[in-house]
Amino acid sequence: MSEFYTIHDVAQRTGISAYTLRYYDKEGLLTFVKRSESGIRLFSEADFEPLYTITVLKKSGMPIKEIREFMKLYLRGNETIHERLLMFQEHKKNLQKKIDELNAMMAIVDYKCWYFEEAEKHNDINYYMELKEDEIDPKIKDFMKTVEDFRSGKKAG
Amino acid sequence: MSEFYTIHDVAQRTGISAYTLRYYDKEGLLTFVKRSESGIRLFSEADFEPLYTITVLKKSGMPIKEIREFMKLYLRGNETIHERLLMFQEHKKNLQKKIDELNAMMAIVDYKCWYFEEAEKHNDINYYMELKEDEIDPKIKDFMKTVEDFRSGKKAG
DNA sequence: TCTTGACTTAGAGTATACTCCAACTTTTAA
DNA sequence: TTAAAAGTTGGAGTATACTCTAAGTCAAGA
Repeated sequence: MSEFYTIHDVAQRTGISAYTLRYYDKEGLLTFVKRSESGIRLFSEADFEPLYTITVLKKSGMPIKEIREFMKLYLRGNETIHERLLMFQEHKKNLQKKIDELNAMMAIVDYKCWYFEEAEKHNDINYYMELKEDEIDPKIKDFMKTVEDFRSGKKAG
Repeated sequence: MSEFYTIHDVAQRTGISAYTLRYYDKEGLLTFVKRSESGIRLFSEADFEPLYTITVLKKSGMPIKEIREFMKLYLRGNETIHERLLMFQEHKKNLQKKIDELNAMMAIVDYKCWYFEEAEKHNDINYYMELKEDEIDPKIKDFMKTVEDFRSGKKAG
């Protein structure tokens, strides 16, 4: 009963393939993993925490190069706490921006779903063109304005 | 004063580079764009709507191959309203999943920011180890449990 | 007419993140 | 002991989405 995990143990437990783990190592993300005398990776209990942190950074969109910079700081221990805090605060800002953008996209996708339902009722993708100005749903007018802003080169909307 | 836009007009207005627009065309996304007799792309006023829709699908994470399928349906007009509705509903589901995941990651990144602040105060990245069990903040225990679930191969958490 | 600049295409190059293979070594179990 | 299983590395291959270059065509003004 070894106190270490092999790369396949870790792969099976975490769902990260052994190929990917080796790739991460090659890219300098797994510098905390010990090796046996013959060079075999020995993952310890404690290694799962930084590995989990890597998956969180990964899933939240941080590129591998940046994760590597974080892992360099991690290795240096207490002297880099402040730098790591700053890195995470910066990452948090970026992540919030991304979430905000996706929520904005969701609003449009949601509108499109509604619109296709209306169009289906009328059996005409341009049914609103037959309507009088004041009969057109404001949602449609808003969308048309957004497209118009897009055409005229305005960022917002 | 032509009633058409050149590829560079469109590039400048939309912020999508001419290279990218040509790439999208090559990939079958811009089948709605007319051509002059000599083969020059003639973007019309009306083309900005499907182009905007492409950017929304793109920004919300739909791969180009899928956007192409949508554009094929778009070209066929009224007969594909229902299919397009189904496509958007499916995409909406995927997008919601992605937003949910990012929000979950945000919670962890947020915790990490808090933890680094605490660690900075104590000048020790493992300060909680010095504390008695009941002095450790529940947030830390929750995080440790999440890492433990990760190590033991449990999906959730 | 001719030059300049914008347009076209095919195809090569870049970046990111894997994913896999070949060749070899180490570990494990009959 | 020895064969299979599992580990290692370097490097090639894949997929996605651009990004750019080369070679050529087209359009508009001096």
